[in-house]
Parts: sequence; structure tokens; C-alpha cells
Amino acid sequence: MAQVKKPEVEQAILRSAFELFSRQGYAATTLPQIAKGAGMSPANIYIYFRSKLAVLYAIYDPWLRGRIARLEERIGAIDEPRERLRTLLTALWRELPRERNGFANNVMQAVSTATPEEGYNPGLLAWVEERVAAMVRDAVPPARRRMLGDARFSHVLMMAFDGFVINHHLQPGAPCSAATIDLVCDLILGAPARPAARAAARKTRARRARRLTGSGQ
Amino acid sequence: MAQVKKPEVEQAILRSAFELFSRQGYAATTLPQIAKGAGMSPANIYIYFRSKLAVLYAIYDPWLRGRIARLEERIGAIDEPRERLRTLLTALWRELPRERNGFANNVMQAVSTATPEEGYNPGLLAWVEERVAAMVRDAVPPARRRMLGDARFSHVLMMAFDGFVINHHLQPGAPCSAATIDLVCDLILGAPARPAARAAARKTRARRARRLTGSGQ
DNA sequence: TCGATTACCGAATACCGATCGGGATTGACA
DNA sequence: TGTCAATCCCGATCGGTATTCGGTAATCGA
Repeated sequence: MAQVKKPEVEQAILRSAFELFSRQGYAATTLPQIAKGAGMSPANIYIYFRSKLAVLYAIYDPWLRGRIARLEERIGAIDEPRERLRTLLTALWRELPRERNGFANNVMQAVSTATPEEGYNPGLLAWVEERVAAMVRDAVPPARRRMLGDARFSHVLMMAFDGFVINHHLQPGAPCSAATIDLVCDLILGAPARPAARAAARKTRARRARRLTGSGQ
Repeated sequence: MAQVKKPEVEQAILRSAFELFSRQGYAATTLPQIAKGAGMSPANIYIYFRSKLAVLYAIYDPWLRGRIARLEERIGAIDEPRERLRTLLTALWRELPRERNGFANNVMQAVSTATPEEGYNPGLLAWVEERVAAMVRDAVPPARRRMLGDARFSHVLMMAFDGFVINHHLQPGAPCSAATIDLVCDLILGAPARPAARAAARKTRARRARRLTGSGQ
């Protein structure tokens, strides 16, 4: 054996690329820029990654998994089922698409242009859909679990996630509204809560959030 | 005045581009290819269109409007509300994403990489959402019209459309299933039809379709 | 210390969308 | 019908991209 790939070099590449992708987007970020930020030559990046696309995947996969894991924690601490649902949908359709200056849209750029032979790996999507399905299961009344708790429904939720990600990129000022999320909550829960009850629940939630963290967002 | 732009030249460009985009995708199609297919030089395309992206929009806009108009006709001829809904969702989430070898995905490629200053025009999306909202209005019981008949809900439907378009590009063999569409129909109609009733309705529909056109698809 | 393996770099490759200047063609007008 | 100006059209080129290649030097096992 001779020289060996250094993990800190790989991390430097990922850190630089993450920063640039977040600020400028995937297509507008050049490999020389990434290399400069990581303190090396563009050619050297190809020692560590097969392509520019591979760099993006290496960032997105753990990033998304971390976001979902954090979401599970947040939801696990909520008692009221309707509030769980609200939190889940708000995270998927409103918060995640906006995070890191619309970072998720970079993946939309990448996968929509990916050719079949580049071998798209549906593993990440499947993993996320399973976790989302589990969260839905824990947020709907028992009578609805068989209907909504499998991967079919969470698949629809994730397809809409894709759309909201792109929509944020096109119209950053028009995120998914709270009214839209409430509407879908009503659909999912079957018997819509009366407006008065819903408003009261929202106040309760706000009070609890203030007490726990002192911060919204 | 002197020479004037010839409509047949513009049509030749659009025809050539439509053919190539459908077969190879937007990103994989080069301007010289489009020009060759249209029998002219690459530079000449810029006489008729501001950019490669403008060519795509000029194809997609009338194409999508035509598809939606056709869908309205189809749905207008259906009596049963549930069957209207099924037809609508099937068209949006299953048929449209597959048409023309996933042509709609080219627009995903384009808009996800479009920069803000390229001036994305939300007019087409707004138009489609309005038409979809109208179709939903006519397919749900009167008690649900206020809840589902506005642009909020059709916006969610279109966001999911985006997702299914990309998903078809990544996994052409895994389109939106009929079971998924039935599930969402159940959610929308509130009181889910009993499985037996649903199966009976589907038979009725099949019989009527055979009688009217002799063709499914 | 030696030798082979390989991370790393500068320069080059291949290709893209878009542009520029000149020549060919057209249509309105006299 | 002849003229002229407007402009369609093309060849060549530009600026920029991801990726690769040949050589160099750092590293690790022996």
C-alpha cells in the first residue's frame, strides 16, 4: 500500500460543496469553485467522487435522513394527534423545501436530468416513505390506520413534497400555506374538527411550544 | 419592411425540438441537433427564440393546455361523481406523466435549473390549477365544494403531479397505482364507499366505457 | 532506506449554449 | 420593374463547463 485517501479531504470537499450548492444552486456551482473552497485542484475531486452528481448525493442522503430523524423526535413529543399531523405536513411541505435556501431543489435538478444508466437508487426515497408512513400511523385514529398507514399514502405525500420543493425555487414567496395544511389534515382525519376547536388547539400548541423551546421556526 | 419570419420555419423548429426532447430529454438534446432536424443552422434558432428554454416553453404551454382541455371533455361526459374523480386523478398522476415518453419531465429539468432572473411565469400553473379546481368542484358532493373547490386543494394535486412526473423519469415501471388513486378518492369523498360498492361501480364504468368508445386507455 | 503505490496537480480535451459579422434573400416603395 | 434597406440565415467563434491525462511527489509497507 502507499498513500491512502484521507477522510478529512473528503469532508472538506463535501463541506465546500454543501456551502456552494446552498448559496448558488447545483447547476450554477462549478467544480473549480468547489475545489477552491476545499483547497485543492478540480482534478483531485475525481479521486474521491465519480462525478459532480455523486458529490451531491453524498451530501443529500445523510442530510435528508437527519432531517427526518429530527422530525420524528419533534413529533414524538406531541400528544395531540391532529397536531402531530400538522407538524408532519408543515415540515414536509413548508419547512424542508425552504431549508438551506432551498437546498432540496438541487436534487430535483440532479434527478430530473439523470439518465437511466446513471442508476438512480430509490433506497433513500423508500426509507423516507417508510418513516413518514410510520409517523402518519401514529397520528391518525385507529380506524384509519389500515387505510393511511402504509406506503401508498406516504408516497403521495412525498410526491407533493417534490412539487413544493420546485415551487419554492420558482416562487420563494409563496410557500405552502397553513390553510392548505389544515385542509389536508381535515381530509386525513375524516371528521373535520370544528373551526372553533381547531383554533383552540392551535393556541394550546403555541403555548406548549413557547414553554418547551421558547422559539418557533 | 424586408424579410419576415416564416411561421413554417418556427413550426419546423418546434416540431424538431418536440421530437428530440421526447426521445432524448431536454438536457441531452443539443441545439445543433434541433437545428439539423429543422434543416437550418443553430444560430438561426436564435432569430425565432430567445433561448433553448424558450423553445421548450413554446412547446409545453399549448401541449399541456390541450391535454387539460381534452381531460375536461372526457370528465364532462361522465355521470358518476366518483368516476369523475378517478378519471381526473388517473390523468394527472398516471397518464400525463407517462405521455410522450415522459415529456413533462423536460419541464422539470428546465424549471428546477432556471434562475430567478429568467423570469418564471406562473401563468400556466395558475391556469391549470383553476381548471383542475373546477373539475374537482363538479366531482364532489355539494357539502364538500366549499372545502375542496378552490385553488388550495388543486394546488396540492398539482404539486403531487410534479412529483409523479419526476418519479416516472426515475422509475418508469412504477407509476401511480390504481389503489393509490382509490385511496385518495376515498379521502376526498369523505365517506369511503364500501369495497363491494366500489367494485360494482367500477364494473358499471367499464361497461359504459365499452359501450361508448370501445377503448379504454 | 527503498520501492511501489497512489493522491495530487497543471494542462488539455470535448462539448455545450450563445454570439458576431458578413452575405443572401426578401418585401415595400418609387 | 428596379432599387434599397431591412433582416433572415450561416460559418466561425467565444466563454465556460465537466472530465481526463501525464507527470510529480507524498506516503506506506518491508
